[in-house]
Amino acid sequence: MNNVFEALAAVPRRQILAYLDRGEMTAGELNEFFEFSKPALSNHLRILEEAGLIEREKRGQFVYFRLVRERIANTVMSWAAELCPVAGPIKRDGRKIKGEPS
Amino acid sequence: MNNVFEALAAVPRRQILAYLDRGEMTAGELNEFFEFSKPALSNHLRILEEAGLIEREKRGQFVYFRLVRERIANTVMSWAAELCPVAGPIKRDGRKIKGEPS
DNA sequence: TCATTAATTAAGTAATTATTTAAATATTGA
DNA sequence: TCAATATTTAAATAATTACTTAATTAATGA
Repeated sequence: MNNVFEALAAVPRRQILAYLDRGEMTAGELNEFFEFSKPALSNHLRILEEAGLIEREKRGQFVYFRLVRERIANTVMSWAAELCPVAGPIKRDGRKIKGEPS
Repeated sequence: MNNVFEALAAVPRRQILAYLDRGEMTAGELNEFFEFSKPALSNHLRILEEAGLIEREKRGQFVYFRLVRERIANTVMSWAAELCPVAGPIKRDGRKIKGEPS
């Protein structure tokens, strides 16, 4: 719970989740979206994985990452649901949807 | 959006939100729940306020704080909803509900 | 007016987090 | 086997965040 919110606190990590929302991707593919180094990305991925938000699978030379959607539901969603009036449609805060990637 | 997730990344700040879920409270009342100093609390409150998650109202000598629930709905909930399958009841992750306070 | 209480600001420091380059590990295919 | 590619680990440092005590601002009421 705590490391989930810590993991989500960084913009690049929420961007990673948004990219993985499109489907699984290797570290190398993800890396092309970012300016920072591969080790920096590797560290972000580790933090997301330890939070249970993504999982990795090694296939040959590559490591594929993908979202663990239920984890978001079982932590963030249910946390927010406690404090939010459940009634009424959720209005979006601004135009952007799930994060930064176009 | 970004400062919302940053605000939520710290345990004491989520605890503050959980306390304020019971109703508005002064800084002094909130302070009794925590070990750290008043200035530390004051800083957490500022971060939560700047994220739009709480609001303050000065009444006389006291400053009252309260939740801004829609803010959670419009940021955290809607962010999570993008990545979560909306179908099915949300299962809770563990026993605790909205945070740490008993 | 002045002492008291509530809360914030300021200044300094400790602790944590993010990032880099260089080196290491693992897999592939020639 | 060996060179090339993918990724992670290690070590060092930069940047950020959290916390403390002391000082300040603001409101109350004797």
